[in-house]
Amino acid sequence: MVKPDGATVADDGTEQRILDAADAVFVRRGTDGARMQEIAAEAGVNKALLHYYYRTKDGLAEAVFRRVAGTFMPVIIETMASDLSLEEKAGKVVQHYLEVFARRPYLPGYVISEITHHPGRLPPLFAALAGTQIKKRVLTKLGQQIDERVRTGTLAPIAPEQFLINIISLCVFPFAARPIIMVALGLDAKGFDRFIAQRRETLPPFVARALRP
Amino acid sequence: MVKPDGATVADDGTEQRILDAADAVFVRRGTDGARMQEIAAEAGVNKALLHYYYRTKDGLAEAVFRRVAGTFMPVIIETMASDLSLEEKAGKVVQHYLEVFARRPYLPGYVISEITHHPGRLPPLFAALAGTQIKKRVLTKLGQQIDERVRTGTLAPIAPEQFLINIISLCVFPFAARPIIMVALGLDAKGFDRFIAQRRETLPPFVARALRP
DNA sequence: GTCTATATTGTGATAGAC
DNA sequence: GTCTATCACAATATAGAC
Repeated sequence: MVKPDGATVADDGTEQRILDAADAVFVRRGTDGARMQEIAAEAGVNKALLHYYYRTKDGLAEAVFRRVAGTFMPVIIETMASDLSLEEKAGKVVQHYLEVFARRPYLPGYVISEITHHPGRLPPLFAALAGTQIKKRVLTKLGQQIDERVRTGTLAPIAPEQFLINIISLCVFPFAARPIIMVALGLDAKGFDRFIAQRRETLPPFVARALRP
Repeated sequence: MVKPDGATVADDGTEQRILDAADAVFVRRGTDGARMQEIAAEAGVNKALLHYYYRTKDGLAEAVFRRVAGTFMPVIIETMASDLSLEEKAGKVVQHYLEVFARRPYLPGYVISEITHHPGRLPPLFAALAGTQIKKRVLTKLGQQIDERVRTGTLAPIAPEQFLINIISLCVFPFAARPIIMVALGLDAKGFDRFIAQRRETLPPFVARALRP
């Protein structure tokens, strides 16, 4: 397309298509295992174009990581800092994460791989996400709720950090370990989906029981 | 050293030193991010010697993965198939895994990265581990214990697979997510250790409460 | 903006001396 | 068994035409 002043503009979102392709390839191969050639092929463009838009492989990798992290970090923060009850928070996180990861089961494995082998990506991510006061917002809120409930005798005492990580662990880990779980339990893809569907039902009451005094 | 018949033998365990070095490098860089040169340097030998003992990078990577997996797979299998009570099993797994991973916190991240990006390593591992009947041994035993306890009204019903994965999730995930947890909660290495120490105390009762009817 | 062609470096792997 | 030297190719990145 040619604008009135003569400048050219991409008809379709080439930059976007490249990012989507990079997302797919980085997630399934890992950042270090991914090849720029494979990303170019998946996007239907030439290798050189990847560098035109993102300069380096690392730049592309960072763009992908930020976008991926942005799809699930805010949800847990907002949910945990909300006014919902502890049980409702657990239920909401379970429902949301199991739904999201059921569509993209390799996402947790990719994220863990990335933070383990490229931890340098984390500080800029958290800086861009909202400063480090998220921590205080979430833990303070959870701490208040816990204190109140313990005082009224409706909750077994638990540190806010432990509550938070317990919920996330129960939701995320099964996907991160999906390949080994499938082999160990003899499941195919459909069988794993059933395992997750069952989890959606059993996890909220499991947590609720653990919270009782 | 020269044996009576004239043949030479390594004084020290060179092959072992290489495997230890490969372990360290693969775990911190990931299999694809690791470089043979770095492994050689860490072992204090030449690159060529790596190929002499393990032929290819992939061969070395597989040897490392098998050894690593062998350090924690058997424990969970034997514990879960034992005659301990469900609560005792949870307690034993918590104690063992938190102890092992406290020493090598990057191990879970490495294993998840490896199974996500190189799932082909799993079938041979399980074949060498004891056939696939481990699955039956563990799940059958757990199923019997659960049925018995539900019948006597001392346990909230739960599928054996869910029980198993819940315990493992709560123990392993915090280490796999260690880098992000440290940034999110503002912890240094010492602070993370305290977080894990607290976990050692709070996890067994957390699980025990969740199991109550 | 998008392509082809190429520069340049990195990296797994082997040959061969000792 | 261990080393030095080197091969062969893969992979990121850039130059320059269109």
